[in-house]
Amino acid sequence: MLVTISDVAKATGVSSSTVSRVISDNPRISLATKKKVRKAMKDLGYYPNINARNLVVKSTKAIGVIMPASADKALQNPFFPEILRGISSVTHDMQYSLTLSSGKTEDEIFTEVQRMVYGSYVDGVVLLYSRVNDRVMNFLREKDFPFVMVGKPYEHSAEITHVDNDNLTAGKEITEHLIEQGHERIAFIGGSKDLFVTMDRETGYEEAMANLDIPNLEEYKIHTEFLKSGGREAVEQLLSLKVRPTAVVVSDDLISLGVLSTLEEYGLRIPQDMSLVSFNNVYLSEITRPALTTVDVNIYELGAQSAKALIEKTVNKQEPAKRIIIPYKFVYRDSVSKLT
Amino acid sequence: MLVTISDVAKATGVSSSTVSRVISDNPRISLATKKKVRKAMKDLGYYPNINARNLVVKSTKAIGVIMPASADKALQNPFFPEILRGISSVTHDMQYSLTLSSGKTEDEIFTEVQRMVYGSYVDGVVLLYSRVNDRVMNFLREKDFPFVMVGKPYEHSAEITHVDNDNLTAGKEITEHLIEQGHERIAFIGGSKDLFVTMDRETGYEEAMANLDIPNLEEYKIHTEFLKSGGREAVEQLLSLKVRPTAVVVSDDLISLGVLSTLEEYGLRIPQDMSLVSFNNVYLSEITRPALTTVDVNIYELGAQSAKALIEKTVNKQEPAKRIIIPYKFVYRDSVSKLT
DNA sequence: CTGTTAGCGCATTCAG
DNA sequence: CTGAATGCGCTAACAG
Repeated sequence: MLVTISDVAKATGVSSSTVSRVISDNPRISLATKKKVRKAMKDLGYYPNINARNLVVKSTKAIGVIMPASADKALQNPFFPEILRGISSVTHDMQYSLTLSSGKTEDEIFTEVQRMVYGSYVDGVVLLYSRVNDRVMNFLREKDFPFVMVGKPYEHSAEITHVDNDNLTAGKEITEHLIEQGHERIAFIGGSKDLFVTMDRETGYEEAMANLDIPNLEEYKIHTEFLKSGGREAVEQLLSLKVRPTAVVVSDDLISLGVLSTLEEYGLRIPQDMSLVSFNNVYLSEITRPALTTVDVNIYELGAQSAKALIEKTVNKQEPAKRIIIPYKFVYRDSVSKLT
Repeated sequence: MLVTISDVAKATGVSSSTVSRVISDNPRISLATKKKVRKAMKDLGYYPNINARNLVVKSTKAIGVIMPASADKALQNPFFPEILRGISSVTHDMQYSLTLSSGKTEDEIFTEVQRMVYGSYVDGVVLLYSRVNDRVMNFLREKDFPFVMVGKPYEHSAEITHVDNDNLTAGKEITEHLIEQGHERIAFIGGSKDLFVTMDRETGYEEAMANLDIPNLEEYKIHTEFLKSGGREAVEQLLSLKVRPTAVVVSDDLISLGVLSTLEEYGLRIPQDMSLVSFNNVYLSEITRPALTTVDVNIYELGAQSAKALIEKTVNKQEPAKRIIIPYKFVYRDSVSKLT
């Protein structure tokens, strides 16, 4: 049933260590025996047992992907499948396997990561989020376990390999785009305030607004859930203001979706009555009516680069920490009007 | 650095087998020693090494999820993240881990599955597709390796545990809905002809059409790629016909997306000039304008049930094959017009 | 109720 | 260039 190394050893008349060497293509084995052994492996249907191998070499050639709590909701945001595409593309090329986290709450995730690390399920993990004071990250640092983070680390950012966009500048520039179109009362809708993406994009927005000589209104900045329903709440808050904004920068396409449909429900026309710019350029953003002007952060590359960096790190623990910045670009569509 | 079972054995003054027994909560160990050992485990920071364990018990408590070729494209269809949500929810509850396939071509996938199986990476796999004469499936059957399939197996369906919708009836009924609205010239757009979902839905469509006394036109049935771009091609074919259909049933929301935008480009209005019904009820379908009338196949449950069935099967290899049918329901939105 | 022994499948010294 | 011996960390008889 199960063909082991010693089976092929017997079949070939060599020792099992020789077979092992053939597997790792050790140069000290003669071509003749290599051929002989390889033939036997094929004939017998031999495949290395990964667990036995992992046990002795203390490495798994597997990486874990940790989604934000909660994985179930996260997968509803097209951002994650897309980043998974990027990751899985390089894991596949490098012959690594990919284990997905599945915890719903922060606690569950933490436990899961502990198991992954202590149980040596994986050689490293990529963290698909970046929040302030994250237990998981602290744990990983403490244990000196290889990981890379997508996004900007809250602290020790020089010691943590991470791949990110320049979200601050992007936030600034996209807001400036709105300003150039004549908008002044511009609101910001973001996800949770302790998510670093949100903070960066918001800071960029604030910097752009600072150049305007209208006051930087606190009530124009709204934080909500990273979900379509988040967009709804945010809009309702915004519309209840005495003086409404004429434009809004939204930190995630999925939220924009909710913003859009709620605005529509309330009878506002986009972009005539309210302009909208967004982030991510998930394929959603070209489907909505109007299609969204958004910043394309190249999600796929975010994933691919993080996987690549992680694998480098797992093979060479001494690999220095680095920051990898993925360029973004603006995609102008139909959700912004020119104010005259 | 790494705490092993014998470390805690020494620390506690018992043998390693005793420690092993308290890990598995063996009833033959006294409560006193259990407590003592557990304390030591905690103090020392002991965590079981999964590879060592797997090696001896010959089980991994992990399942593999095989996406259709190509995983990279597949992840672009919201169907897959959603089914992953369902799967990961139950794997998590059952304390299983989840390994994702990442092959792009059929060959790559096949190799990957072989590794998973022979290398004992996983205890079982769930196949997220069903096509005629699939190498992967044949391999799995041959090896008698636990697997379940989402969709209907091409053959031996009684011996293969699968979870599916009644796609035939759904296809029939949704077509009948169109007919009830007065449509007669109804086209069908589906994915690849050797994908079983397509075939079932198409057969349903044909059965409904058979009751009409207009000829069952071959040129009204189009097969294309499971992508947005597939929708475009299909529409162009359809519009080139002498006598155009007034309605079309599309076997996947993502294809519908392409259909919709292409139709729009050609200046046709939906649903006035062309009605459209679709399948899956992926969240896309409520975003499009008009929102899609579609059949909700309960993707999440498709995933959850398949994972559940697979895990049952891995713990008990004798578990009989079963067919699990997930109910669908119609979601009526704005993409169908009444013909008078 | 607990300890001793053996072995899972493989990689890696150390000899030769 | 190859073989023998050892051990990775754990579980599972088999004793007692």
